[in-house]
Amino acid sequence: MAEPARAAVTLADVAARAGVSLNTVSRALRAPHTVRPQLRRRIEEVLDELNYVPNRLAGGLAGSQSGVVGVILTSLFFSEFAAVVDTLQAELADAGFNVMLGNSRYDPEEELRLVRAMLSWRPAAMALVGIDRHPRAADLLRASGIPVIEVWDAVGEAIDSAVGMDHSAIGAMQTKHLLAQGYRRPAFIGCVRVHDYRAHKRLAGYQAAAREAGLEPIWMAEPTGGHPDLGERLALRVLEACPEVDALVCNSDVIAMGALRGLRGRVPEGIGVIGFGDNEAGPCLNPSLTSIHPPRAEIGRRAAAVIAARIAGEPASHHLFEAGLALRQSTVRSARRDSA
Amino acid sequence: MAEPARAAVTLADVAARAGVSLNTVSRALRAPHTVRPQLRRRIEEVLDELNYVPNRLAGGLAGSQSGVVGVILTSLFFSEFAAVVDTLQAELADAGFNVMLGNSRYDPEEELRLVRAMLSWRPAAMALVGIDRHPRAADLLRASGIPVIEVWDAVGEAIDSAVGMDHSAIGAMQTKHLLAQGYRRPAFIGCVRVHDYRAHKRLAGYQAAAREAGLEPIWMAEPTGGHPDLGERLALRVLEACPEVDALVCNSDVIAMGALRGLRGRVPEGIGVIGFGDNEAGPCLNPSLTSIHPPRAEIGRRAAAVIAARIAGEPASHHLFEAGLALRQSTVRSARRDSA
DNA sequence: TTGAAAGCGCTAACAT
DNA sequence: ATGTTAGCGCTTTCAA
Repeated sequence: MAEPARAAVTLADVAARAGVSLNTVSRALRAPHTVRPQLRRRIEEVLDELNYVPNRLAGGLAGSQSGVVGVILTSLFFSEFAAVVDTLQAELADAGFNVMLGNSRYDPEEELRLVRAMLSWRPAAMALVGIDRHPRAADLLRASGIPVIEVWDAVGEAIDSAVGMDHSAIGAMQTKHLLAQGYRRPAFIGCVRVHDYRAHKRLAGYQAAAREAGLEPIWMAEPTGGHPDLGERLALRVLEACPEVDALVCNSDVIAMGALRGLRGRVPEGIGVIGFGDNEAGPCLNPSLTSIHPPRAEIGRRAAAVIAARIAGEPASHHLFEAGLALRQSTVRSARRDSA
Repeated sequence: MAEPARAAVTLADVAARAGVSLNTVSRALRAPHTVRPQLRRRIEEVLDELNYVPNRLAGGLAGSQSGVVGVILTSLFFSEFAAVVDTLQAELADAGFNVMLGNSRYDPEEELRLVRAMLSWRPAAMALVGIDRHPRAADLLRASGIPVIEVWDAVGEAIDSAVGMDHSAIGAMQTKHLLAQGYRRPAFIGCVRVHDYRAHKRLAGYQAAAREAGLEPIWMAEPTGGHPDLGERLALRVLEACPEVDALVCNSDVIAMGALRGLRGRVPEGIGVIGFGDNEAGPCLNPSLTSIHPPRAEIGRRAAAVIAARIAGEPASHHLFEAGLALRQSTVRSARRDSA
């Protein structure tokens, strides 16, 4: 310990000092109107004077009301769904919940560990990114009996409730946009991690859309390194390997940025590029980057609402959000780029 | 509740089923070597069969060992220090701690609320972004007796330990770099929130460096809206108001991106632009963006190490990290931009 | 090596 | 409106 760890002030201390019973103090805290105003004031004085900080371990244990919501992500920051979690956390905080955060780093085993760890805090609910997971983790979550909200991807077998998008539709949407813009041979590039099921679905969406258009899918993906450098490398490699390719479906804006850099001067006239995520840098690139815009704040807000509803006893629900197209220069052939 | 909320399995249930006493099970869990192997195996079977999930509320209450580390940020995602928190959280998780996360949104009152909320979970330690805070929050933290690690900004009066950078030195570094590159009249632009003390320090660093160079500081800042659009607007406004300005110290890369967009064709020959944060998009902009590179992973790692050390009883410590210069095209006059 | 008993600090009946 | 009494599920002595 840092300090001699002065014993924390307890309700009993406050009660003694205020000359009332322990649970009068407790009620003054949780249901102020049930305590005579004068007494309440006195108690509040002592509370303040003694710098009382409640012990929620004790409170939660006694009251079976932990007030924690566990949130498990597959990657923490710089990730596609960061802003979802931002909104989610803000809304939950406003509703009086504390968020306990975990990062599985796209590892199902780690996810299982995290689920165990979080459940041991007896959370009021759990939110997890993605809908495909370790069966053992799913079992544990189901068995816990608490509301489980799966976020970001809403297509699959939800444990309880889901709020998200159809990622395969997104891959198809990217592809179809390129074709509609007059490009003939789109290829898919990106970092597709083994357990990034959303990325797999977007790739599958690309493949389906390509086949539907009578094209043999062409894709080049690596399981690690979602940085612009990878985008640049993959873009150049795929074009070298398949010179007929004239458009790139990128699994993320970061990948697309790198592609744009590697293909400088050839986009959008020669080659079309579309990303996913609508990164804030997109409009500042040259050419600016066409992307898929996920309604992050809406998803986060809805997820928080569903969590609140489920905790309040309402039934499980499913919410599918549409992603939008952020149309910019990188997929518009006629568009003159800004003279840079 | 979602389900009839089947009562959770307790240690007593496991003990009964295994035909041993409650606390033998407890020891089998926490100190396996103190239980006869055969018995242990039997207990582990039952543990598994019953799908036992420990109750850390009870464990923490009884053992005064909560295993939680509270982390308070001033903004959650898309923020300069996101990767710091990423590393911090990963390292703490490896050390067996659960991270409870809060976001003060640059509001000291909210921060105070969060500090209270987190302390009520009796965390083993607290980490907070920044070193300047609500005096009442500082008092509470000090009074809690637990290790308190302040992260990202290491200049100021730390409550306990600090791991971060000198943000005023960063502002000066940005300014001096521009002057060294031959620009004569740098101005500062950016989003500077009322309670973003790091931003204020960087601005002060700019001002000091300008004065030191015999220049009257010129700056234009707004308290909200850290997006490229603001950067573009401020860049154009400051150049209109002060035509002698030939370089921009930007408070963030996102602001700088917008400036680059607004000033297309004039950077770097006419105007130099430097950002802060070394955003991954920087190298993909045209011209690519010179920035200040904060050693995020190192800071996060060190912060985690200090937390562990403090919990283990080692004394408080202070760690100042140097930021690096990520030199790119936007501040190199002679550099030919890529023909775009 | 195992078991029994006493709390941890609080909430939730129930009495008063 | 306030006080009393039992626990919540676990860890931690202490005894056996």
